[in-house]
Order: sequence, then structure tokens, then C-alpha cells
Amino acid sequence: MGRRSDHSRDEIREMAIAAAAKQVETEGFQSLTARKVASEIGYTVGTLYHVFRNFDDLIIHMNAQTIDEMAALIQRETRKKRNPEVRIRAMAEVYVKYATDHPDRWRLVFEHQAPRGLPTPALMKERRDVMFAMVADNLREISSARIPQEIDHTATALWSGIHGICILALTGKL
Amino acid sequence: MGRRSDHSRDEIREMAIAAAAKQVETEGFQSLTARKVASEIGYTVGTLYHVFRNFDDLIIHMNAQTIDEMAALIQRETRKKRNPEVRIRAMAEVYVKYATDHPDRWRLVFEHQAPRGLPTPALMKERRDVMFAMVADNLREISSARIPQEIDHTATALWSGIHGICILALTGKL
DNA sequence: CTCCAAATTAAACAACGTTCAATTAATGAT
DNA sequence: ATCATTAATTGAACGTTGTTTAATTTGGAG
Repeated sequence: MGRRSDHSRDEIREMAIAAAAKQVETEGFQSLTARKVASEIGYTVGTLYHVFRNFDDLIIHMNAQTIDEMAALIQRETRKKRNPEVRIRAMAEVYVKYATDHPDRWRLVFEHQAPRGLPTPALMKERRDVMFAMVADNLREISSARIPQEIDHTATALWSGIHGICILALTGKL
Repeated sequence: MGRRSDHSRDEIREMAIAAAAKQVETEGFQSLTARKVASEIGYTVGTLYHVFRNFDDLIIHMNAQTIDEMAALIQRETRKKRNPEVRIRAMAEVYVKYATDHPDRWRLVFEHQAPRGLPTPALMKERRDVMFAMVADNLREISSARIPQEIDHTATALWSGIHGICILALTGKL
């Protein structure tokens, strides 16, 4: 078969990412396969490679979407609160809830290794910075006197702690 | 070739684990292969499967050794100190140092997923409990009044925080 | 209607984890 | 010393993986 144009390039990308996310969520990362994703969206592997540079590229985009979903959830749940301290607490709670609700997708965000040597894709660095900025912003409101650098340090420490608890909880130790 | 008895079963296991660890350390987990490990120790894949149940089994044993190494290092560096608070701080420092000195081996301990459904192998659960017990013991010395459950919670939170910082530091965000 | 360019496929590739029959060597008994 | 038994080791095979490529088929422009 040749050019079908049933779907645009971007549509296929989105379909593939959604199919991959579903597969990871229901069967785990180990069972994620290029051929499965392709056949799930009614195409062949070749088409996937026509739309993504390689399999890692698909995973990276899926991970970016995972973070975006989670960030949106946090934003939505946190906008209502007025007190910045309460807000930070709400952020942490949503974060933990998301991690435990979608453990495999969440773990994949941090466990996926780009092939050795290659730097962390920019797509990913941006997303992670957003997370920390959200915490830092609220910390600034609490203690406006502190220097920016210290705020960043505190934000990192706080969020890392919450993150660490998620990790260990999900990998077998509560 | 048939029975050579150049090495005992256990010797082959140890050689394989050492070769695998070296490979992970120098080339990353992605490049770890049953055939590479086998040829590195002068045997064939078949022999590996004669000595390990499967490839995951080899990884699990390698991870156990990684934790043992790290725990020994912590013990050695922590025995000298008298003050339990100083001791906990030293433990954290050694932990972070190990994680940054051997990032790939350390990450593998937490990122390796046993095939879906199977429980975390006992070999691993034991090792992780040891880590937490070491922290909890020192916390108990600091505040002997608290109830045991609270001590465990605090130990978990504290260690998770340090762990989280390691993770995020190693995966691209300092 | 024709031709071009883009999309899609099918088939091939090397490498992977895994299995297994066949072969080799050490051991215990005679 | 010889033989039979038993265990270790191999090599080749299997199915599946990510990836590449040549060949096809189609949509749209002129």
C-alpha cells in the first residue's frame, strides 16, 4: 500500500504515543514493542520509523507527555488554594497520587536511559525544570527574604525527598 | 568440549557477576549482554544458563553484590564516629559518593524490573531492609524516647530524601 | 490523464535471550 | 586399566527485538 493519508504525520505520532502509553500502563515497560505499537494503530513498523527517529524517540515523547499530564493535574489542583504552604502540600499529594496511580509510566520517565553518551534530550530537561520552578515559586512566597539560590536549593531538596519516597515506595519498600 | 572443571559452579557465578558489573560500569546497562559476559569469562552462553536461571537472575545477583559493597563501605566509614548524628551524616555522604562514583551500577539496583507480576526477589528485599535498619538504629540513639514506629517512619523519610537527591542528580537535574 | 513526490509496506538484517541435543571430560566401579 | 556413568560445555537453532531499505501504492499538481 502507498500513501493513504488517513492520518497526518502528527496524528500518527499522537496515536502512537497514546498506544505506547496504554501498553506501558497495562502490561509494563518490558512488553512495549515497536511492532505492537504499530499494529495497535493500524500501521507497520516502517511507518513508525517514518514518524519517529527511532524507538527511544517515541519513548522520550511519551515521557514528555506524561510529565505534561502530571503538571497539568498539579496546576489544576493547586490553583484553588490561596496559602502557598497549603499549595506546596497539595502539589506533593498530587505528585504522589499520580506516581502511584500510573507507576509504570511514571517510573519510565526517570528510568529511561538515552543511549550512552548522548545528552539528556532538551525535551526532558525543560519539563523537569518546570516542576522545580513550580515548587520554587511557592517557596519564594513563603519567605520572600531569602536569596534566590537558597530558594532553589530548598526546592530541590524538598522535591527530591518527595520523589525519593515515591521511588522507594514503588520499588518494593514502603 | 565437555566437562572441564577449570572452575567450580560458584567460581563461574562470581566471574560472571564481576564481568557483568565491569561491563555495566564501563559501557552502561544497555550494552550488557549474556553473550558478552560469557565470552568475557571464557565460556559460552549455555554455561551461563547452566549456572543462572536466566539473565534477570544474573542481574539480581549483581545488584545484591552492589548493595553489599556499598553497605560495607558505609559500615567502614561510619564505625569510627562516636556521635550518632555525625554517623548518620557520614552514612549519607558515603551513599551519595557511591552513587555518583558508580552511577550505572547504582541506578540498576533500583531500575531493574523483575518481569511483570513476579514479586521483588527476597535477595533484594533483605538488602534494602539492611540499609534502613542502619539509619533507624542511629536515629534510635539520638532520641530514645520515641516509639519504634515513628523511628522507622523518620528513617524512611530521611533516607528517601537522600535517595531522591541522588536519583535526580544522576538523571540530569542537580 | 500523467507524472511526481510522499507514504506505506514487506522483507531482510544483525543481535538479543533462551533452549536443547550432541559432545566431551572427569569420576567411580570393576 | 577399562568401562560406564554423570555432569559440564558447546554450537546451533528458535522466536523476537530494533532498524534499514527497496519496492510498491497512492494523492495531488500541471
